[in-house]
Amino acid sequence: MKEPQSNRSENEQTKHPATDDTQDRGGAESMTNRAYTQLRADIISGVLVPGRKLKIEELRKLYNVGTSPIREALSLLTSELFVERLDQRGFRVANISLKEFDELLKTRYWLEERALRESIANGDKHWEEQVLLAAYRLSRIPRSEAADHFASNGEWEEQHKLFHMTLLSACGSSILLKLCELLYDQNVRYRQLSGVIAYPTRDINAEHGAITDAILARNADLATELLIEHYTLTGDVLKEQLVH
Amino acid sequence: MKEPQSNRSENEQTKHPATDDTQDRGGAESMTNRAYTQLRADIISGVLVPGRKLKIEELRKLYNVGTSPIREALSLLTSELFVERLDQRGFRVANISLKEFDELLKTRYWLEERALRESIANGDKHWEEQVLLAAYRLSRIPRSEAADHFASNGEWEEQHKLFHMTLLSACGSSILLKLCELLYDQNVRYRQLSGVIAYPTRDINAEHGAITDAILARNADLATELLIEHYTLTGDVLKEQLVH
DNA sequence: ATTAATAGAAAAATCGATATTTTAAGTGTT
DNA sequence: AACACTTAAAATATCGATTTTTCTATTAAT
Repeated sequence: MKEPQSNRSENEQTKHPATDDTQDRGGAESMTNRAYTQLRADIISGVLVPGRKLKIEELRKLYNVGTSPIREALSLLTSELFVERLDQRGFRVANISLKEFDELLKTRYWLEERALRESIANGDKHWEEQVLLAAYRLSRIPRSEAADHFASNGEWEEQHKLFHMTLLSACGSSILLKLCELLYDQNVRYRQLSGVIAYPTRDINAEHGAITDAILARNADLATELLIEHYTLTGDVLKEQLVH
Repeated sequence: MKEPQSNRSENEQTKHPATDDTQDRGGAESMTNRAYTQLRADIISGVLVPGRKLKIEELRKLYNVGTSPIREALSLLTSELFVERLDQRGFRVANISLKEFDELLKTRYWLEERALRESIANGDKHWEEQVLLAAYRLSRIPRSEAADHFASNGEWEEQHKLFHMTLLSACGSSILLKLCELLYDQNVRYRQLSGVIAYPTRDINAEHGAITDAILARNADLATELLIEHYTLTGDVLKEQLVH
C-alpha cells in the first residue's frame, strides 16, 4: 500500500535469507540487517581482509546505506569476534593468527565434545532422524561448484553447518549450541582465508558417514573421537596454509 | 569507578591488573561506551526489568545522548544476550526463565569444569600465586555493604568475578575464558534479579578457601567438585526464588 | 458479536549535517 | 638529524530531522 522499496533490487546477490529471522515478514529487511549480512559474508569470504580498516564513509557508499545501519552492523559483528572496535578510532576487521586458530580449534574440541556426548545421551528418535537426514542431504551436494577447479559452494557450506549443528542440537542447552555455532563460524572464516582448496586425500562424505553411524549406534566415545579427528584433519591442513 | 568492562580488547591476553585504560585519554569516554556501561549495569541490577520495552526516545532522554549511541549500545548488548532485538520493532530487555537458568547453570558447569581442569594442568607458579592473592583479597571484602541488612557490594562483586576468572585464566584459551565470563555475567544478572538476600547457612569464604586449597594442591577432581558444588548451592537458592 | 478495514498516533529506522577527535604533514628549534 | 609544536585534513562520533513501519483505537461490515 505504501511506496514500494525503491532500492530493493540493488545488490541482491545474496539471495538466501541467511540464517535466522525467526519470523518471516514478507521480504521486508532492514538496512541494518542487509549491511550486517553483507559485511559478515565479505569478512568470512575474505573480501575484507583481516586487519583492514573499516571506514564508515567507504562502507556507506559500498553498501548504499547511511551511517547508522553501518555502525550498528559493525557493533553486532564486534561481539561476534569478526570486527574489532577501537574506541574513538573506528572499526577494523578482526585479525587472525596461528595462535588464535590453535585456541579456537582447542575450544571447539572441548565444547563440541561435551555437546555431542550430551546429545547422544539425551537425543530422542526425532533427533536421530534429523541427523540421518542432514547427513544424507549433505552427501548429495557437491563440495565444489565447479568440477575441474575448486569453487566454494554456498549450498554445501550451509548444509555442512546444518549437519554439524544438528549433531549437537539435542545437548539440552541452547546456550551451548549458540556458542558452538559462534566458534563454527569463526572456523569457517579461517578455512576460507587460508584458501584451502580441497582435501585431495580425504573422503569427507565418508567421514561424515562414519560420524553419523557412530551416533546412530549411540557410541559416544567413537563418535566424539571421529568428530575430533574430522576437525583435526582440517585444522592441520589449515595451519599448514596459515604459516605460509 | 566504572570499569569500561571492555569486550573489545585487541585480542591481547596481557591484561595487567588494575591498569584500566590502555591509554588514558583524560576521562574522555565515548557516548556509546557510556550508554553501554550504564544500560548494562541497569539491566544486571534489575532497574530495567526483563521483557521491558527499550524505547529509543526514552533511553535517549534518560541517558542524555543521541539515538546513535543508544542503538549502538543496544546492538552490543544484543550479542551479549542482555538485550533482544526484534527486527523493525525495536529492542527489549532479555527475558529470564527457570528453563533458561537451568541451561545457563548446566553450561557453566561444562565450560568451567573444562577450563578449571586445563588451568590446573597447565598453570604455572605465577598463576598459583594469583589464585591465592585473588582469594585473599576477596576474603577481606564484606559480602554486604551494610551489616544489619543486605546491600549488594560492588567491590565484592568485582573481586568475586576476578577470583573466579583467575581460577580459569590458565586454561590456555582466551576464547573459552571469554565465554565463561559471558556466562558468569549472565548468572550475576539472575542472582541480582532473584533478589537473593544472603546465604544464611553458608560460609562462602570457606567455600572459596576450599577451592583455592584444592587448586594449590593440584587436585583437579576435588577442585572441580567443589566449584560445581559452589555453583549448585547458589543455583538452588536462586531457583527457589525464581519460581515465586 | 466477531472479524475486517482504516486512520491516526507512536515508535523505529534511517539519513544527512555538524561537532569532535585522531592522524598526518609541515615548521621551526636545539 | 631528532624532537617538539602547530596546523590542515581525514575520519569518527554524535545529533536532530525525516521517512517508514508498526501499533492502537475506532468504525464499518458480515
